[in-house]
Amino acid sequence: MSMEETSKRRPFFSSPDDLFDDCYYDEQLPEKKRRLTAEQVHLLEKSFEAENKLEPERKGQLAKKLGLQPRQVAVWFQNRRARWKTKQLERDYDLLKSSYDALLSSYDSLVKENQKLKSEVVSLNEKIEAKEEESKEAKSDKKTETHHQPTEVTNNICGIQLQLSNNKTEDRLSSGCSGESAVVDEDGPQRVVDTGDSFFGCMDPVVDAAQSEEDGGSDDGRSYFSDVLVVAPDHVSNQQHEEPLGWWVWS
DNA sequence: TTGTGTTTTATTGCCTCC
DNA sequence: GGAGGCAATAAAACACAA
Repeated sequence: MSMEETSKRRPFFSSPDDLFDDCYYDEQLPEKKRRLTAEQVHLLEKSFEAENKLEPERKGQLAKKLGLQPRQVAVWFQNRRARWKTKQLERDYDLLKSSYDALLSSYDSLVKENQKLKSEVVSLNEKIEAKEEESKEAKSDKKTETHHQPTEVTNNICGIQLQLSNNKTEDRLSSGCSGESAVVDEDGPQRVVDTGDSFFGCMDPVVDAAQSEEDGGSDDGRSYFSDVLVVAPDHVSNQQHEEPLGWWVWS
């Protein structure tokens, strides 16, 4: 090892023995900061590893052993604790960061899953709307047909209504309230007109309501649609709010 | 060689504990 | 009130690229 290398490694203390030489400090301008030797640092590190706090007794022993002022040993421990704390903070940060990254990754996959489910809901709602449209058209056709040639069912319903109001149930029910009936001939067409556009306009409101309840599970899809809307996104829920106008009123 | 960033040693001021 | 710890900071020593 050359002198240059030695001076590079230990610029201030040439050997441990020099540490105890008072002349050394005089020659080396003691007012200047001096770096500790590798041996000194090694011993201090070992001591720090064993216990990072320094009791007065140990401080004195170490100082004597290393040829340093007790104050220097105390300062070294103080600075060493500060460095350890910084490193510990870095370790904690890394740990926290990796934990955060894992959580973020998990969150991202949840967001993607959520988006996928949302698009599925949109797709299903579109299908429902299409079905609803079909159903509407089918009813429209049925209505047109009823206008021109009232079905037997229509006549029966209207007939029952009239029978109830006139207390003449027996003969009417058995005869079936056919298109030949004088009652139907007189009132049937009028009722259809009087009720405006409603196909069930001549029905009792109570029956109507009950019918609506039962129709909940019918194949026109209304009940299903309502059920879906309960959990549907906002833009679909708005449809629910507006839907009845388009559904129940013949346009 | 020099400028610049980093590391190490040391000081200061404040706080807590006994 | 003195001792010791800590945070902030200064300053010297060191490393290194240009």
